[in-house]
Amino acid sequence: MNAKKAVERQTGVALWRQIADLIRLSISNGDYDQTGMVPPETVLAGQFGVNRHTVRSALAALADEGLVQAIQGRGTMIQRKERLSFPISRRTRFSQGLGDQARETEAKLLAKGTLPAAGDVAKGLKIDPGAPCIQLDLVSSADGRPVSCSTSFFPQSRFPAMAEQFEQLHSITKAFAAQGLADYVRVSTELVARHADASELALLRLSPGAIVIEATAINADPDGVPVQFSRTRFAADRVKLKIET
Amino acid sequence: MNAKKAVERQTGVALWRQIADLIRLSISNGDYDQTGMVPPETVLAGQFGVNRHTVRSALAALADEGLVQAIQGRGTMIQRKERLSFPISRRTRFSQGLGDQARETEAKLLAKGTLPAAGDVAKGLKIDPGAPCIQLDLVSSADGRPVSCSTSFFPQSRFPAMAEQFEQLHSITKAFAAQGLADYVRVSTELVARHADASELALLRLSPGAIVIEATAINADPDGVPVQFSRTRFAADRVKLKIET
DNA sequence: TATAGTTGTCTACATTAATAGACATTTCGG
DNA sequence: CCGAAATGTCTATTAATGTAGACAACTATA
Repeated sequence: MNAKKAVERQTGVALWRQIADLIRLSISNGDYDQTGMVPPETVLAGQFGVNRHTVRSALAALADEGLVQAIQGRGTMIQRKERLSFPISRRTRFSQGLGDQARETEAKLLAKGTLPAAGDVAKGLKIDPGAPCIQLDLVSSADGRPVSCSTSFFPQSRFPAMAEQFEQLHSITKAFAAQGLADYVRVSTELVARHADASELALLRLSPGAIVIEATAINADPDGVPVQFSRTRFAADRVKLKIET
Repeated sequence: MNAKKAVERQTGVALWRQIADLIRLSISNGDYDQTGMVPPETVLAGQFGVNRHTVRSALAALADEGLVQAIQGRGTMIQRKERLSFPISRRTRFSQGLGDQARETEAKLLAKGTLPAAGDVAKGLKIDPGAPCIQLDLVSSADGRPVSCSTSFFPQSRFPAMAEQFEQLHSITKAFAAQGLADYVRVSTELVARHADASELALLRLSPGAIVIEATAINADPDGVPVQFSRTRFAADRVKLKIET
């Protein structure tokens, strides 16, 4: 692994942020597992070729995320290093997939509504543009940390009580079951990565400049009829997507 | 699509870069397809709540990427908007997957070498740590634009001529075939998104601050024996990963 | 209890990013 | 041909980022 650490100037991304990203990556790679600590500020400053104060800004940002904690005289300890591994397969479900990686998972309803299907939604669900859809906006968390936020669309004609069922059952799988759909599979997933926008920063409690992975997915019933069109944004520094074929 | 455009200050990411990223996203989303032009600078400045000069910096960065071109008196024209859709399935291969999206694809060998397998490589290939591996570093391009750079490891005992075969055939699939492996399948893919490091910026000709999607994958022969461990970094703003299950 | 090694804090200054305004230049339509 | 609308260029100012150095405060260990 060469992966030479280097930062670039005049890029529109502050040095301290680039360095914070690189240190975060090193932590999640386990580079510092032997000591459980980040190297001393002076050493990091030397590695990156910047002033110690710049490194301190980077570490302050990571401390702010709760990833590290500095102790005067001792060093900067690593508090947390996990990335949740999130499986994507034909049977993708949020909570089951995480398994024992988190003690507690939660899906919180942010908004619900009924609206005519826009072009991409109608195409994904194979319904007429303008046909009524139920939209659910969720934030999913593991052990109290937001992992993803999603917007899902369901054809109203087939699942008229989707919003109400979800509110009671707190699970899309169960809400489907309550409306007579015992099983469903993932038929399509498209992934894109980009910087988080303001609403995502707030929902996922990200530090600004963070990256999200946007997964646009379609679930269908066993006969192949689409039942859900969703757009899920994952906090990129908290997850690893594991594709199972 | 609400996707409210908003930028944040004091985040370590310059406003002009955040705005450039948002405009790039709008372009690839087709938001400006009606006119084929980006909205006027004054309009964008109003939407984002920044000074016109800041918008100009963002547009200059996009012009530098060749994405737009400003013409005095007329406006800023969109030059290019595509994202390549890159399939990931059990039969993932680079050039076939792109199909007719690009007229020409190329895989260029950057470096080759033999080295003992590090921990993660050995684990992925199911060989003893320290056993000799052949490493190939590639950059793959479509129509002359770099799309991904990758580092692959192959067990030397089974594919001793991997590097030489690739140099002749310019294809990993063909190099496998030349060494008696007619078919192979993808058994594992893990995805992570992060900021590009300096070497990736150079290899992929990205503008600094850009995002890469890192796919760590294992290919195996029909009997399930791993034959290739690879880490591919995609230029996130040029690709969409389409997962086929 | 020294002492080396570490983080914390402070001051000063240079560079980059962003704002503000004015005006020139070019294009296009009435 | 004029004027509206758009980009191009310039100056000036403020805020954020990065560098540099010095020293205080704390921790662990010899």
